[in-house]
Amino acid sequence: MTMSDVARLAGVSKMTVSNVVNNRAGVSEPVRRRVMEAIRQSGYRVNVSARTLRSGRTGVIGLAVPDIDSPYFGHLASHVIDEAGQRGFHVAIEETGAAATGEADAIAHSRTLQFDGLILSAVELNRRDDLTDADYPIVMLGEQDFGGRFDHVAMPNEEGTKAATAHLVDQGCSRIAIVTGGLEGVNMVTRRHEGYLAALAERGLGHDPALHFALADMSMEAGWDAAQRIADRDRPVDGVVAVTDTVAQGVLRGLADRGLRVPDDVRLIGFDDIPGAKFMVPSLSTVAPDHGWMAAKAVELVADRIHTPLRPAGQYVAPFKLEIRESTR
Amino acid sequence: MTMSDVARLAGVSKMTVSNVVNNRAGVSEPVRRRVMEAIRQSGYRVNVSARTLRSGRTGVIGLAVPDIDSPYFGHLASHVIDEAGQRGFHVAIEETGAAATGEADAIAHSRTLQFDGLILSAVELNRRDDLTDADYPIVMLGEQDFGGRFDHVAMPNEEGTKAATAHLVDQGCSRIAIVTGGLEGVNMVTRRHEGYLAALAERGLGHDPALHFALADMSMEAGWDAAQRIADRDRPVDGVVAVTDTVAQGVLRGLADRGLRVPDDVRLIGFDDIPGAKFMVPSLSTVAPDHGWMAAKAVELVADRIHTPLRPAGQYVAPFKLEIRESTR
DNA sequence: TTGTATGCGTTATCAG
DNA sequence: CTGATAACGCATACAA
Repeated sequence: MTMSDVARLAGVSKMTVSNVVNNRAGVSEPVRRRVMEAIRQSGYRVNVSARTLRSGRTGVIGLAVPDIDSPYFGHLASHVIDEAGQRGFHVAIEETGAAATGEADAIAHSRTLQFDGLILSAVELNRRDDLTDADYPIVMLGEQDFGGRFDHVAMPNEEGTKAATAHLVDQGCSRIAIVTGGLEGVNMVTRRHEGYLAALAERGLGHDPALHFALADMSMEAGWDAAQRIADRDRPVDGVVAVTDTVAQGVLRGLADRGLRVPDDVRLIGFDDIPGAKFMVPSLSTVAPDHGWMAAKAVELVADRIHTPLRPAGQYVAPFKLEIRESTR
Repeated sequence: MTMSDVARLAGVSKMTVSNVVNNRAGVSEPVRRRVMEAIRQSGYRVNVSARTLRSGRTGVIGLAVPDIDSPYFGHLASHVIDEAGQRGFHVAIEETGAAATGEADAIAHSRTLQFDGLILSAVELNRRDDLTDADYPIVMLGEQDFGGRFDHVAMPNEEGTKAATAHLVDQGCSRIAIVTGGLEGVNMVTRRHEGYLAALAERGLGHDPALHFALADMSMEAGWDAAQRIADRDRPVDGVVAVTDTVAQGVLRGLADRGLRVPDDVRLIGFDDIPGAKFMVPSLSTVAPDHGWMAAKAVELVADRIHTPLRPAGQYVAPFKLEIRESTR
């Protein structure tokens, strides 16, 4: 069922059908009706591939995340789909598996599949990697630092973690652990660690490297494991800053398994404000970045760059607020 | 940068380039090397739209879910992406918003965007709806009943809920509430309710309609709300079957807010085994369907139907097991 | 206001 | 084993 078929059915040329389909001016009302009727009867649909081949645009933007099977990225993806939809874009989601190769592949795929642009939530790729695709509309979302080469919508990593840590101090905590990843490079983990250190310094508390608990990955399992190590310590900890809410959920469970009560024995604060945070027992205090704002900004930036390829890269940081809940009361 | 350019660079015809790109037999080794080198130098990529226009296949399958911002569908989507990737398909995710219109739109979109097939996790569309697209490869995933018109990979709704309810009885519960949706039609809610009734009957317990707590939607908020109504009752409840783990999480939190202890005062069991279930406090007992199996089956069915359009529709039910955790100990 | 010719980049077919 | 040619379905430019 092609435009030609519809044209024959309506007794017009296929160009007229094209004009009707694309709502172009210059078609008389009676002809338009006849064509619409022919379309309805025949069940005709435009062939997007043919249109794309001609126009060079697919109307699809890619969204590459480490893992949609995680509340945070699921939540973010949901916002991105919304925003993109409002601008007439479809979203294709790609999983990178939190690996630099997966992230590089996502860029290659995105071009191969001819997405109009890509929103990449990179956690491994960084400025040292050889990214030669800076001409293609890519927006970096999240944590990594690319030295200003790409549009970048960042999380309030330092500011947020600093506020979280300061909050723990203000609640009376003095031996505050941080549960996070390794400290190489410039990324989410190190940025958040900086915020932690800054708050301790500002509040006049010393910093004890033994209170840095490293994770194998950003999972609940890893958080649980860190909680075991925390509970094993001789000198108790009275506050924990978890690098994400997902990790915090594992910590919460791990502490419960060791009979440590939150917040009575240990106060705990996370980062992200995932949907489940306020339903945990106890409910989880957390740094709540404005996910809707991030998604909107990212989509706006890709859309904008598709239209204006040479605009200089923009750097943005999402606003946040501290959600104080039971885990730090 | 097109095939013709590469062909000129390599001193061959574009057909030969096509043959190399598609790993087709019948290209001599020296020519193949020359072409590969030309591709490398020029940074050529195939134009997927052109290929699609010619071949009629996009290599993309759509996955329509109510909401990826939910642990269950995020988890499922992750599995589907994996499985599809292994078969050389890309996945485009669409959100339906748990509405019949959204679900119908997803089908239309899927065809317009020329996906090779669609996996539709329908929660509202049902057999009475006018679905004229049965010729296009659609696999229904989940709950709704379509009277055998589509390939269907179902959850073990009745069997699972029956086992869950029986387990509560075996743990000594006698006044068991069910927290779920309204009881119209044949869908996840009613199927699971049937399982609940079947277990009560089998165990010789009466059924009290007052113990049916209806939800506005399948959210944690709604679960929390149901828990308030449960706590408000004069005659206490000693067991709760929640229609999903997400709802159960809300119930758990709602009971905690009312000072009811799980499992001491009330035992609670969910459905789905979302990633967070075993990290809740207390950890959540649940019906654990084999998500990997479901995803694999669904992808297999679409792939198969793309190849064999006229095969009769198949009906499958996912295997499950009961995960017994603290909430029902 | 409507129609005709042409080409987008690829692949199927068939000839060399 | 390699190449020429003709589609795939649509939209641009221009003619009528």
